[in-house]
Amino acid sequence: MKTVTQTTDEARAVELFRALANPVRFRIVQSLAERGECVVGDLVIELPVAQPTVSEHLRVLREAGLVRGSVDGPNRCYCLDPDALATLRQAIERIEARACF
Amino acid sequence: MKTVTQTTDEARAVELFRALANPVRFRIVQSLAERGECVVGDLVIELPVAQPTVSEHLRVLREAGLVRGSVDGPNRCYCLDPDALATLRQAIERIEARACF
DNA sequence: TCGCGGCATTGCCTTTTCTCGATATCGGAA
DNA sequence: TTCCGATATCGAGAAAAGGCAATGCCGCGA
Repeated sequence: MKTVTQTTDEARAVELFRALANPVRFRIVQSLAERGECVVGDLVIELPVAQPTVSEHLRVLREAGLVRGSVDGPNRCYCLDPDALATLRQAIERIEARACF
Repeated sequence: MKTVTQTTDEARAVELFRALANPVRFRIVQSLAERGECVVGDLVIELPVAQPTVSEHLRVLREAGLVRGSVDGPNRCYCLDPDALATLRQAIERIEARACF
């Protein structure tokens, strides 16, 4: 994809939108919102995809900064990053504000 | 991509996130927010991609319901759909609310 | 230290997305 | 009607994303 001139904020916003632009990742985020936090195994049970797939989606969410993972013995515990959600919401609010309907 | 069990609202939210998960489309939305509305040619001049590419991105945005196009003589005039933006914002707000930080 | 449970990585394949040249369409001016 | 400017659509190639089996890694209990 050809590079589009954009600010860091724009690139950051697009990255966050990308992270949520997938049904499985969106459900992971929703689960984490409801549970507060949970280990990978819980998500694998809940979702209709294989474990490596869940792990891969968690990697995408992690690199986008939407979730954080911590080591808990043999398990990995994931939770949402409130700052990332706020950044995302503000990106939309800025567009709504400029559009001044 | 394997189908993931989800509500209509979830699918709708993912669809909207998808529409904004691309640098070119994000800039189109920003431009429309600033200008209020504009014709395709203005976007083609402003963006570093070819005319068919801009047209294609507009189609994606249109099918996602984020923008609306009207015929203006030989031109097509596009503008944002405020309802879609509100839907998007509310999707994030619901997640933030459930996460109750 | 051996084995096992819990996740991450790798390798490979399939599907989707992105892009653009070429071409079709369409309204309006001549 | 004929041409032209403005967009949409088509077709194809390249790149990225998504999925999973196999495998690697790691911490912990036996």
